[in-house]
Amino acid sequence: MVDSRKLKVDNGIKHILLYALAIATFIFILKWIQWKFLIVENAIHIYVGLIAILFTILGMWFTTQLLKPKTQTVFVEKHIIIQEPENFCLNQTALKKLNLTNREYQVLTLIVKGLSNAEVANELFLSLSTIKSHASSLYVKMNVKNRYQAMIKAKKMNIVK
Amino acid sequence: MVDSRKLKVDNGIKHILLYALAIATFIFILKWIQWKFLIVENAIHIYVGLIAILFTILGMWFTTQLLKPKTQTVFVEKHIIIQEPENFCLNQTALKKLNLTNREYQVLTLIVKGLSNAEVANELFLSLSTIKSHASSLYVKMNVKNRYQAMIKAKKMNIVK
DNA sequence: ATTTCCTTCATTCTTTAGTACCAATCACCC
DNA sequence: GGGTGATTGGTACTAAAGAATGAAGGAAAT
Repeated sequence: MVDSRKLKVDNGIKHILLYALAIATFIFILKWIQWKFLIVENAIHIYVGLIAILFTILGMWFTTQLLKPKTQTVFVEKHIIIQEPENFCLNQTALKKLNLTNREYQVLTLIVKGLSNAEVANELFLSLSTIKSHASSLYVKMNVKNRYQAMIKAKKMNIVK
Repeated sequence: MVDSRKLKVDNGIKHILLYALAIATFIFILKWIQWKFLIVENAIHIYVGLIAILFTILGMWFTTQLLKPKTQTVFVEKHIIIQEPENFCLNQTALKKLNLTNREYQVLTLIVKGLSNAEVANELFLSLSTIKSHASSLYVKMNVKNRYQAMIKAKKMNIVK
C-alpha cells in the first residue's frame, strides 16, 4: 500500500521535472542564439577586447620579467647582551699596601680559584710545605684567619680576578 | 681675387641645396599621401595595434603598482652592556635545578660568607654534626668537592649574594 | 597506614688547613 | 764579608673539614 502510493507521487514528480527540463533547454537555446547574434554583431568589439586583455597580460608578464624587484631595507636591532666585558681593573694601590711577595701573590690567586694546597703545590711544582709557608704568611699580611676569608677579601679589594 | 672666387662657389652650392630641398619635399608629400592611403586602408589594424600598445603599457604600469617590493632585512647589532654593581638578581631557575633543601641553602649562604662550620652552627643554633651533614649533602648536590668550590660556583651561578 | 623526604644529631675516621719553628740556598746591598 | 729578605723545604702538632654510616622525629603525600 505504501509502495503504490509512493510510486504515484514519484511519477508526478518525474513529469514535472521533465517539463521543467524542456523549458530550461528551450530558454537556453534561445539565449544561446541571442548571444550568437550578439557576438556576430559585436565581433570587432570582442576582438578588440580580447586583444586588450591579451596585451594587458603580456605587458604584466613582460614587466615581471624585466623589472628588477625593488628592495626595501628593513633594519632590525639585534640585541646582544654582554655580561661584564672583562672590565676587571686591578687595584694596584691596595695590592702594594699588602706588601705580598711575588710567590705569595701567585699562591693567593690559585687559592682564590678554589684549589687546595696540594693542588697549588702541583700547579707550581713545589712541595706542600712551601705552599703552606706562603699561605700562612699571606694570611698574616692580609689579616685574615683562613683561605676563605682571604678569598673574600681579595675579591672585595679587587686584587684578583 | 680670393673673395670673388669664393662667392662663385657659394652660389653653386646654394642652387644645389635648393634643388635637393625641392626633391625632398616632393618625395615627402608622395610618401605622406601613400601613408595616408595606408592608414585609411588599414584603419582597423592600426586601431587594434594602438589598443594592443595601450593595454600593454597599462598592464606594465599595473604590474609595477602591484608588485610588492622585495624586503631586505638588515640586522643592526646593538650591544647592551649589563653591569652588576648592586643589582643582584637571584637565578631562581638554577637554584631550583640544584634541588637544595631550605636548610642546605641556608647553610650555603653562611658558608659563602666565609663562616666556619662551627660558626654556622652557632648562627643557626644547631650542632656541628648537623651543619656537617647539610654541608656534605649540598656539596654532592652542587657537584663540588669542598666549601671553597661551593662558594665559587654559588657566586658564578648567581644563587647567593 | 605506609612511604618518602626533611631535619636533626651522633660517631668514627681520613684528609686538609693552618701554626710554629727551623734551616738551606740565593740574590742584593752596604 | 755580613746583613736582609725572598724562596724553598722540613717536622710536629692542632683544628677544621669532610666522608660514611646510622638513627630518630615530624610533615606530607599516596
